[in-house]
Formats: sequence, structure tokens, C-alpha cells
Amino acid sequence: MSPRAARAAAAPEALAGTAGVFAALGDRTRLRLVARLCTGGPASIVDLAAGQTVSRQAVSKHLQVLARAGLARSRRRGRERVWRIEPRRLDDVRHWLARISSQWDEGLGRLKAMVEG
Amino acid sequence: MSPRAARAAAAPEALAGTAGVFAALGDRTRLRLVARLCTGGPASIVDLAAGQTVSRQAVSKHLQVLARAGLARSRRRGRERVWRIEPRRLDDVRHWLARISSQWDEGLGRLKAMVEG
DNA sequence: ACTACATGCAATCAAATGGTTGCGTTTCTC
DNA sequence: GAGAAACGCAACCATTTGATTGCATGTAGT
Repeated sequence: MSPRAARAAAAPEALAGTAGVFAALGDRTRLRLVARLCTGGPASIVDLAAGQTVSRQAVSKHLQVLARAGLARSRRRGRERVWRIEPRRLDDVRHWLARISSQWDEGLGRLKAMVEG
Repeated sequence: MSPRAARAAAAPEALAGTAGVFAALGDRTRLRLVARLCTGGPASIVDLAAGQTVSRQAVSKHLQVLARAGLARSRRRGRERVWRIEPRRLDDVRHWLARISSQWDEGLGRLKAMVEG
């Protein structure tokens, strides 16, 4: 392993959860659902399925995937189930990206210093 | 469709590409590779595989997935191939998340106004 | 030229994913 | 109470994914 690789800090174990959130967002339909829930607020499954090309059951499955990743929560209300976004997980991902990006920038800084030195 | 659903702005077509980037980040190994490339700078495949539990070929495949998503680039140098991060795609994802989050916050604002009104 | 190293390519395989259909159950609404 | 609405469950299917192994190719260094 190169010195640089040795310096490459060990990956945190929260990384597994982060990957899960990214994976949950890595699908067009689910991304559309997240956007819809963010812009339009909580909604039932039929409501959410109305804006999609896939079936209601497919939408329901996608919502469960989002729930398992901690990105959405649901609550039964009468005969319907109302889904809403869980914004904290989105924040988690934002923070991960911010951290990684800053490390990238630091890397650029180091490289620049090395070239100029 | 409910009025809320009707208000839920149409999904942009760039959404497909965004989903692709999320999907590429939705794997522990690839996430570790991205973190490694950000913190440690460009590296060859054997270097990158050294920090992983999976085989060199698996790492190579993962890198190609990252490349297809626009998250990494490679360049042959002698007998080795050096990989580096493509930070612009990370920025794209950051912006998408920022937009979505702000829309969520606006939704909270609207809800608050409605309750208080 | 020979050897060791770094990689690419192909075949293969188990498991996960995304999607469908059909049917059962609970809850409104008349 | 009967029918419709909203949902959950289960079976099933095609495709993709993550990973492996074996072998071929190109490059460095001596």
C-alpha cells in the first residue's frame, strides 16, 4: 500500500447505513416519490401511485424500501396509509457528502502545496 | 389526484441521471472507494484493492460502475491504471439534496402557516 | 529475452431487485 | 348489510448485481 493509501483514514461503520440510504435513493421511481413527498407533503399510496407509471403495489414496495432505509415513515389513517418523509436521513447523507467533499478539497490543497513547494 | 399531488411539480428528466449517481453510491465497497479516493487522492487498482476485502477484479468492476455514473475517471499510466474522483457529479448530488431539502422546509413553512392561520 | 507485475476479458453463479397478477382483509359510504 | 375503496400478502418472473475463477495481454525491470 502506498503512503497515501496508508493515510486514507479507516472507513466508519456508519458507512453501511449510508450506503443503504444511497441505494434507496438510487431508483427513478423512489426518487420521484421522495421529491413528491417533499414538495407535496404527506400522501396516501393511491395518491402517490397516481403520479407514477407503475402499479400501486410497485409503489407500495418502493415506499417500504424507503422506510427500511429510514427515509420515510407511514401511519395508518382509516382505510388508508399516509406516508411522509423522514428528513433526518436526508441530512445524514448531506453531511456525509459535505465531509467527503471537504476532504477532496483538502486533498487539492495538499496537492497544490506539494507542487508549489 | 389530490390538489396537493397536482401541485407536486413534474419530475425533471435529469432525475434519471441523479438516480444513477445515487445507485452508484449505494454500495459499501464503492462508498469506501470514493472515500478512499477523496482522502488519499488518485490510486491504482491494486492500491485500492489492498484496503478491501473483495478481490481485485471486484474492485475493478466497482470502479467501472463509478465511472459509468460519472463519479470517477481513470487514465492508463504504464502498466497500471490510475483512478481519481470526478467531483462535479458529487456536486450535482449535493445540489439535488439541497433543493429537495429546501422544498421540504418550505412545505413545513406552509403547514405551519396553515395551522396558525 | 525472461520474469514478475498490473490489468483486461469471459464464463459462471447465487442472490437481490423491480415488476406483475390474483386474492384476501379492513374500512367507508350508501 | 352490500358494494366500493385502499391496502396487505403471496406467488411468480425476468433482469441486474456482486462476486468469483481462470486465462490472456501488455509493461517494467534486470
